Amino acid sequence: MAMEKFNASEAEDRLYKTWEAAGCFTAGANAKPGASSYCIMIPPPNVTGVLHMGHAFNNTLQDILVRWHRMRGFDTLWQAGTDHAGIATQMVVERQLAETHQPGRVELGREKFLEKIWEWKEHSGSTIVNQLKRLGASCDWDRTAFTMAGAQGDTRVGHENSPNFHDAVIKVFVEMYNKGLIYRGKRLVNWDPYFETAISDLEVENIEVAGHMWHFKYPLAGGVIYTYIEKNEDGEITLEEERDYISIATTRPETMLGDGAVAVHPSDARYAPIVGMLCEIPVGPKAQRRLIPIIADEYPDKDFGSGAVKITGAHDFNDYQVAKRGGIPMYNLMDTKANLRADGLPYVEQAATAQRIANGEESFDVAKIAAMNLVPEDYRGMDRFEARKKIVADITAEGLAVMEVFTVTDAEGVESTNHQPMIENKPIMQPFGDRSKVVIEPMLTDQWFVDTTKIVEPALEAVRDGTVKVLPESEKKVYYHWLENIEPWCISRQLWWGHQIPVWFDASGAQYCAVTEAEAQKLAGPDAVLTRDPDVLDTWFSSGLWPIGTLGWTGDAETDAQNDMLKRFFPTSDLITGSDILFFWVARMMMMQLAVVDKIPFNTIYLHGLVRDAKGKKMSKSTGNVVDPLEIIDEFGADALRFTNASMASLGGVLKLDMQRIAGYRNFGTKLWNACSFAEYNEAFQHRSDAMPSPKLALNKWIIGEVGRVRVAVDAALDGYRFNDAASALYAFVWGSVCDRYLELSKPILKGEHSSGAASRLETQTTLAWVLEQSMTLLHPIMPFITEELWGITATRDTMLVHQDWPSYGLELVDEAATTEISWAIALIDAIRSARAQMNVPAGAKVPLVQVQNDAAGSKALAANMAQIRQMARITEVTIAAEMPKGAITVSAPHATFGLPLADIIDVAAEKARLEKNMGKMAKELGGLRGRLNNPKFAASAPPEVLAETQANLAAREEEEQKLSEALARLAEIV
RNA sequence: GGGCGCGUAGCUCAGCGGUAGAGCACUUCGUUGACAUCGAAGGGGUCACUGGUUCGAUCCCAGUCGUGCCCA
Repeated sequence: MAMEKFNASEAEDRLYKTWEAAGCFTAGANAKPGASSYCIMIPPPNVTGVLHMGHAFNNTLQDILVRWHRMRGFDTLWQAGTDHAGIATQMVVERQLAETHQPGRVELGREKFLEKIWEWKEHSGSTIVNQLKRLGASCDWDRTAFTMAGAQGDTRVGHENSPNFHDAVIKVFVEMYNKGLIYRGKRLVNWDPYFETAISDLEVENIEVAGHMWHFKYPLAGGVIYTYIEKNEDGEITLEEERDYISIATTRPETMLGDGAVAVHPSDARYAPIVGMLCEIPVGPKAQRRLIPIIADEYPDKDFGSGAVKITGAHDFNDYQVAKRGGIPMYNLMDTKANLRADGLPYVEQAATAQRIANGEESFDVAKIAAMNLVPEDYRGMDRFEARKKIVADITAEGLAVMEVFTVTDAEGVESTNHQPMIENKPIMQPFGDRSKVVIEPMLTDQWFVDTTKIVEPALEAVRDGTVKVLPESEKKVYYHWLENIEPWCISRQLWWGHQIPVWFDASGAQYCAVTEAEAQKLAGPDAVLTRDPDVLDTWFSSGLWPIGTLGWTGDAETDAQNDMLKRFFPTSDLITGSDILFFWVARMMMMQLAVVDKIPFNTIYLHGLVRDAKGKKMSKSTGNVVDPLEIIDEFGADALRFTNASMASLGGVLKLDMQRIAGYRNFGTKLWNACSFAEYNEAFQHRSDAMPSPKLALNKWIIGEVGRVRVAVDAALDGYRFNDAASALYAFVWGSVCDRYLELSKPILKGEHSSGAASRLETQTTLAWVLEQSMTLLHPIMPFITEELWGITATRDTMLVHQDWPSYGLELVDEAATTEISWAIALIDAIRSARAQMNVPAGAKVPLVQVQNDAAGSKALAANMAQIRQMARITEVTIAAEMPKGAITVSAPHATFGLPLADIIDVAAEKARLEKNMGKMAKELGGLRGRLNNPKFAASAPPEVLAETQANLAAREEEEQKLSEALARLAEIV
């Protein structure tokens, strides 16, 4: 009775529920007494997340490691959870409010809006968790942590067992603040005008877009005239003219209003005469145009544009540095939406103040400058790009744009010269928000920073000294490079969804950092009126604490000392994540854990690339090449997707997802299934035993040895995180060794056609069952569903496969004599099949075989495997002859020569061609081998085992060549 | 411009100092009681190029060309 077909979608759902209900994934499940612990923290997907191929790949690898360790009896925890994802979540909920015509965020106000988010989270926040289950992820879902757990308004739905993350985050902030590791300051940050918040430079995508470079004249103050001289490389003067202006090139004219200076390179002779003078910003009401200094700074590139750069410290990162160096005021021109400011005093007054500052008649500080609005009334409130157009038009109209001459030819062919503003079309790198997709504006704002230089060193040292391993090793360089050049980490976000910064200000602006408002009040004194900082912490600040936070760390020494989970699972074992978040997350976890608990967060970091489409293109909605892992699971089953992921996962490999490959691994699952069906049909599982069989037949001894080999190969591969090697070893073993060879060779025995009779049949049944059970076991971490299903239906068992003990046998199972015998038989079968096919012997035709020469081992192998050879090579009978019969074609096995007497059907030309082809191959190999052995230096320098191997090889090839030439000689006799 | 990586069979990729590998695709044959999501047999590669180190290089080193990613 054959088994029914495997119904993946039905079985996957059922099996997963069974595992979960039985608590198979609970921390410590299947742990042996006194076992070492093994822990992976899931890289928490965004609570807004939907499973994509990157998750599917990443979590497959984690699940393989986790299941493998669990089966080996480790005290295993795969920590589950999600990240609250500040911007993304706020965006999703805002969009939903808009779609359902509800009041928006601002209208609702902070508290009500947060309620809406918690509602949303309750309702939709578990999407990705449930999708991970379809993949087979064996996370401990009873420990689903959430990075906002415990924050105000927490409904505790979907993360009921999460430790209080909020308290831990706040505690860390306060501690770091008190240690002077966190400070507040006005700095230039990447500002997202859509979300109206600061974002990390890692959340900025620099994209090359078509841009323009405008050239404007900044007139010199007081009508000063100087001689402008340009020289070529040889020092010859190419241009000399009197100028009353300095020419500036810019891609962002709208920021001219905030210019604080014009900078030139100190070595630039062209401008040397005017450094230190003032020039006029050529925009705004003529009467109040500001004068700014011309300064010397290393930053300008003499060969770029005119060589003179306008310095707008508040709206450009390079200018910011120049302005800081030169004490140049940084005037902020824009509001939080990146429109030109409409607040503050009238332009006339502000410009006058600015002028006094530029003249050195009035002192200034950052706050005073920040409050000033230098946008003329005509431009106030304008969108930044509209303002750009207007400014360009205004300057051009006034004749202060640098003009270029060009020639036009009219309809009659008459040429005339004309003038137009000089605008270079050139590609520029423009920063975009990776979520909002709007142009990021560098903005001078008050933000909170982690002083990373103070905590970076231990994170670097841990990798440098090998305490933490990074795979692939090449990623270490990337890690070093980033951390060695680390910038202050801006941790404040102008959002509502997140951990609100635990700092209160009194009326004078003094800061009180404390875990609660009451404590802050205590610090400030009873009379102080406190206002809490409205900003929230960067999501990565909280996820930076993921390893300790998920395990319930509180920061209270006594409580933490009694925290069993923390003791068992921290530091964690492996971190598996995408290399794209090496800086975002991995490096920050390293810094934070070391700063907070002075321990590394994990021992090994395994990084992988992006999953791409079959052609290697990034998957993106706009390209339309996104592959949905759930659709793949629907079509091919989760196991096929998982096996594909494993086989793609070479260290540092590129991940190209090819549907044909997935289909191939689905077929592999079917192959295993059918092999079990065959075994079932042959009553193998009825004779199964938990003990390792001890058979007498070489065939059974041989396959047991192969099982030993593959177990060693799989463990070695997984131990080295070479998932692809584990997958291919198992594929080759199951399909090649078990199905193509062992099953075929066992058929005559199972049918009772073998000379050794019933005892052989029984031991073969037992061995077959054992081999397949080992296959299921070894495949389970990669293909958990189909293997668990087979495990369940082939026998009644004490434990599910998920908790089956991982085998520990190895190469001691290899029986050399049995291996030699079976290899010999296989070689003979292959040789006969090959000869038959090439001689066009009909596949169905049975032919006799003549043994011309054989040694003792070969004769034994032939006798012992006669039934198999006859069936698999389609042989009627084997006779012995002293000489090769006329018209027979030669077939060799190791140290043996056989003939297939095909006199009536032989095609002499075809046989000659076959033999000559083999001779050709042999000649090439012999040439190489003899060449090496004849080289005295080879014998002198090569290791002895290589020498011996080469000599043995030569002998074997020479024997083979001898047989071939004899065969050719005989063939010549026929003709 | 800087950094990192990659160029191996038609395609997708392993391998990495000692006789070139896999899967898919391709060709021919095959309804042999596990499996046509299959079986058998084949064809196909100066391992990008040029130098160097070595007894020996696809593998190590240098350079060139091509290509990808990250950061400016």
